[in-house]
Amino acid sequence: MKISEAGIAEKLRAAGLRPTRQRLALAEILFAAGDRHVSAEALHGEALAARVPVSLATVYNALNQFTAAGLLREVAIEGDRSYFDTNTSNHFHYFIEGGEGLRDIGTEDIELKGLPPLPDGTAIDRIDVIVRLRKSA
Amino acid sequence: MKISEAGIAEKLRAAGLRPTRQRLALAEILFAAGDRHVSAEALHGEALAARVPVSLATVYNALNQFTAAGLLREVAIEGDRSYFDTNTSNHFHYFIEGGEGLRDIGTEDIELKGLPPLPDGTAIDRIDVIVRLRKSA
DNA sequence: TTACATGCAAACTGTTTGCAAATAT
DNA sequence: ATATTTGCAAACAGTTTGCATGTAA
Repeated sequence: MKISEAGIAEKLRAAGLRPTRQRLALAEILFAAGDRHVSAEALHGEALAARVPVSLATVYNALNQFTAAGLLREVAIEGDRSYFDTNTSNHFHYFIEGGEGLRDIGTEDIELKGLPPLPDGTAIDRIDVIVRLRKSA
Repeated sequence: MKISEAGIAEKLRAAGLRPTRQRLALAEILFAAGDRHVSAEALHGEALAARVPVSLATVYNALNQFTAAGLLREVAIEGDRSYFDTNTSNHFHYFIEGGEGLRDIGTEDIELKGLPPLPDGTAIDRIDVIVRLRKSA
């Protein structure tokens, strides 16, 4: 982890965010392991478990700032909870009903074609695909 | 509208919902015109405008009951507001950033293929595709 | 030293719920 | 007659914000 810390601070700086203790710790949790999908609450819990006593408000602020900076992507799954995805590249999701979370689907695997013409004066920003799964026996 | 009223009452009854004055009025607004995408707030506003003084809580209850009964489908667009779609068949959506609402994309137009194998013990419930558009130019 | 970040608690938004009065069957 | 539905207001969850304190540059 020591190894990546400098990189993380750099990442934050590049995004115009001061690498404060809290943001470093949160970024560490988020980006150290591979692709992750976290809720604010879950990240807060992990931070506390890692003995980094951030406040929930700060977690929200950090997540929003990271998202605005392009370090995270927000995934709209259900009305109530927000999920943030550390994988900001083009990709889709499996979502298993029942709070088991999200699983990535690489875009190389999937093909989406035959979109009708876009409404006038618009361009595609991005495409969200959520394949909702239910447990089958 | 008189013409469809009987059908609407029947629709509600078939769903196991008593055709009360409020539910009839809301169903009328929802299903009289073609496919619609409404938020609870918007539907409430329309009901009031139509001189049907339902409470917002009743609108929420009705929307949830209609959804549970398969008369509506909920569309997750953003974390904050919920949208309900009167088109319950398989189809996807254009979403224009900036509150301009939703537009349907028929599934006959679009093709999605190459899904990787599903996680064990799961089956596809449904697939949500949201093509997010931004205003260009 | 100065602008930005943090923590807390209070504010806010969208949604749900408890309960008494009203209504459909 | 009886179980369901309504309306209101209060409760609620998740998220945001204001302000005094702390901290990075």
